[in-house]
Amino acid sequence: MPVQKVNKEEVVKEALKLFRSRGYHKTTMAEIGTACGLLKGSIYHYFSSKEDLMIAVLNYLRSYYNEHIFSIAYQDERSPRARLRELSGHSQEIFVRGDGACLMGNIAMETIDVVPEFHPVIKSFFDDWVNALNHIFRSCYSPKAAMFFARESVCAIEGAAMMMRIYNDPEFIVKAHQMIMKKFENATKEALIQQEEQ
Amino acid sequence: MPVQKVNKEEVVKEALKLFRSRGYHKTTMAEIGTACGLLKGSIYHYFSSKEDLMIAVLNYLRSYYNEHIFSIAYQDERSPRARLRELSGHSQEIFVRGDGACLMGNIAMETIDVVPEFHPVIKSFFDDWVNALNHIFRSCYSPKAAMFFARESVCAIEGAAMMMRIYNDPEFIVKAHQMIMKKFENATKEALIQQEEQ
Amino acid sequence: MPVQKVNKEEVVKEALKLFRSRGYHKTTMAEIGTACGLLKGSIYHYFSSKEDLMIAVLNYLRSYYNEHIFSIAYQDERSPRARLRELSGHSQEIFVRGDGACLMGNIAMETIDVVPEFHPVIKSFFDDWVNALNHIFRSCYSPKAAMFFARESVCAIEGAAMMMRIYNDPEFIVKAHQMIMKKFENATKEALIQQEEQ
Amino acid sequence: MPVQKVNKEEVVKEALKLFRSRGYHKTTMAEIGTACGLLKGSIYHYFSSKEDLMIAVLNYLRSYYNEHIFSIAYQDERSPRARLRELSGHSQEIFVRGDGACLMGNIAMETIDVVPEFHPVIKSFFDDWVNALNHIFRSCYSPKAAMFFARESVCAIEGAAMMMRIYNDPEFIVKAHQMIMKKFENATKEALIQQEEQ
DNA sequence: GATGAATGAGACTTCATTCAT
DNA sequence: GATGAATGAAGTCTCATTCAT
Repeated sequence: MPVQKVNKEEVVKEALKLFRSRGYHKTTMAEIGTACGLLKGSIYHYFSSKEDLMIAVLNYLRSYYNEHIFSIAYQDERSPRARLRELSGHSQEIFVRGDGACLMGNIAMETIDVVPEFHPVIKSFFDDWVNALNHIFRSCYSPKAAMFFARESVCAIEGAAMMMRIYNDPEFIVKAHQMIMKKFENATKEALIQQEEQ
Repeated sequence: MPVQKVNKEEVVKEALKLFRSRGYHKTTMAEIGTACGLLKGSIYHYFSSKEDLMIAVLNYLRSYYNEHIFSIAYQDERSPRARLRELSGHSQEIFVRGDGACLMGNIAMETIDVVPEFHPVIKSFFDDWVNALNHIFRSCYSPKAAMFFARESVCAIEGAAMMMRIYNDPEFIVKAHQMIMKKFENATKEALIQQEEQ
Repeated sequence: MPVQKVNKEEVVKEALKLFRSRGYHKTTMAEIGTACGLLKGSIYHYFSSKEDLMIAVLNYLRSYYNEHIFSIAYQDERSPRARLRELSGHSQEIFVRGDGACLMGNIAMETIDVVPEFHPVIKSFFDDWVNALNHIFRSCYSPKAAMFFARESVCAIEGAAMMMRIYNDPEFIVKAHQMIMKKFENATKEALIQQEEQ
Repeated sequence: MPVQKVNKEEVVKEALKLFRSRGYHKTTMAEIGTACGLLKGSIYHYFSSKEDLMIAVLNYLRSYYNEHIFSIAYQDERSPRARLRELSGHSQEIFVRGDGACLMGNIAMETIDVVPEFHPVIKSFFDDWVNALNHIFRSCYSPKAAMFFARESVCAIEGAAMMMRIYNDPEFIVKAHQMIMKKFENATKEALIQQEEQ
């Protein structure tokens, strides 16, 4: 029966959902199989191991974010404010929609000391994120301050994602994004004033 | 050999360490046993199940924080600033020392959809934390703003704890605490100015 | 090695033997596995739990009896006496051959207060048995008497099965069946006489 | 704390109840301990092992029956009928009251191939029972027939005990005893007639 | 490409038993 | 006499993984 039922990306997407809500260790290959309409053994046609699959999931997520979200930061023809606004909007939506879970953050916490193989991908993802924000923030911050604020923003969102899950309240995510936006706008104003004064 | 080798609290403490660094699912009863100098089966003399043990660990942590950290917030004879400073100091130290992990946050993320029994304890812990900060912040914020800032602070710290782990860099935690402290001091100053103006 | 080594029915049959001679609790999944040429874990490919397997065994036995033994009672074209004789013959043979054990009775006694899930299947089996005898006995007994005698017969055989095991003497089973046969023949004669007298 | 909390017989009695309803393997030393107000380890002051305890239970039951029930059969100054009636009455009551379980029969079935140590006691118990009935039945049966009827009676009662448990209906036990009584009375009448005829 | 049977390591848990106190 | 801490063997069950078909 050589008909192909699924492709790699479908498996990755189903696995993503499961890993996000059930965690890495609690998600079984059988569950992933079922979600794809496959038997667990069949997943090994696409991925050599559960770890391998998880890395694919992590990379998929990283690519997705880079293409669809972080890339916004580099559209230098648009105003920094507009870029941040759009980026925030997407980010917010994804966090709230996605079962309120940040797979990267969760998997990081669950596996960092236990499956070191995941570490580089996770780190790269957060690098990309911080760099994207940093790129925007440089428009009105000093390089040092921009990097500082970029990191702080990621912390705020990740912390909010956690609290959202614990309190089952998306407001956390919304407010974290609002806070970043407002802070940036204030900084922009101040930068303008300073420029004028000069 | 029937002489007592450990007591409940020792088991809890060893388990805490392991759960913190290896996560709930990857920590085995055998590992916990070994860490205590017991056989895995012997732990069941103290706790009826792994879940039961984890709940004890979570409660231990909650009690510890309430007694030693959050209680500082309620020492109303001291200035709010002094209280926040001390609370921050302890918090920072614990986060940095403790393998850089916040067990509550990690376990929350790993088990929230998968072991609902842990949820109430975790929630209570964060309630306690938010309430403690809220109590301090009320000295210079409106009730609504105080609560908002309390929540934001917890988010910031938890997010920083995550980033610290990913980047293996305690600076995240330090800066998160600094940020909270500075923000609070600014707010205090403003509140004073407003009072004078009246 | 992934080629099929056994099928569900073979597992059931091996398990039946073991449960019969060692009882439910003393029979381990490892023993059942070994008897089938499988590892203990592999049985879970076919049955979700030991209980599930036992229920399959019980149902298998019930089906077997219904198809091969109790069905004889309903061959209404044959004389009641012939049917009872054949049914008795089979019953006797099975009880004597089968390690001298009646799995249904044994499991009933061992698990009735402890694994209530088995109860319905066991009850159904005895219902089927009593009904089969009842159907034959109606030819020469009043409905009430037929049911009474049917129950009494099952009691007699089950009691005999127990004694056979305790005394390691198949004679108990043989005599129990003889007793039933003789009683039935007497009743038939009396019924004939009564008919003639009318 | 050298005060004695229980004595051997109390342990035996509590164990009897538990073994009767939960079976040998499913009854744990901890349960027996709890039922006596002891800890499981303390039972080993009285009995060297679970097996040892069970044998004590079995012997206790045998003694009890011999003293209080079977002994009735040998009160030769009373009429056989009166003796059988009283014996039946006691037997019935015990079976119906005692959770509808015959410990001897149940344990026999559960352990006969698995704990051979119990076998002799169980056999002796049934010997005693059969002999008691046999002693009464000799008054109107030939030696051979008396023994036959004695065995048949025990089978009938044990089978009824099983069915009572399965159907949760004490009527089985009642009717089994009635049947024996009636059969005996008929035989007595016939014996009298034969004697007169001679 | 997909199946499903099988593996084997290892997880949690139970429990009879021992023994210093 | 009783405790309770500890043992260790064994039990049920899970699951990632393999592989012939």
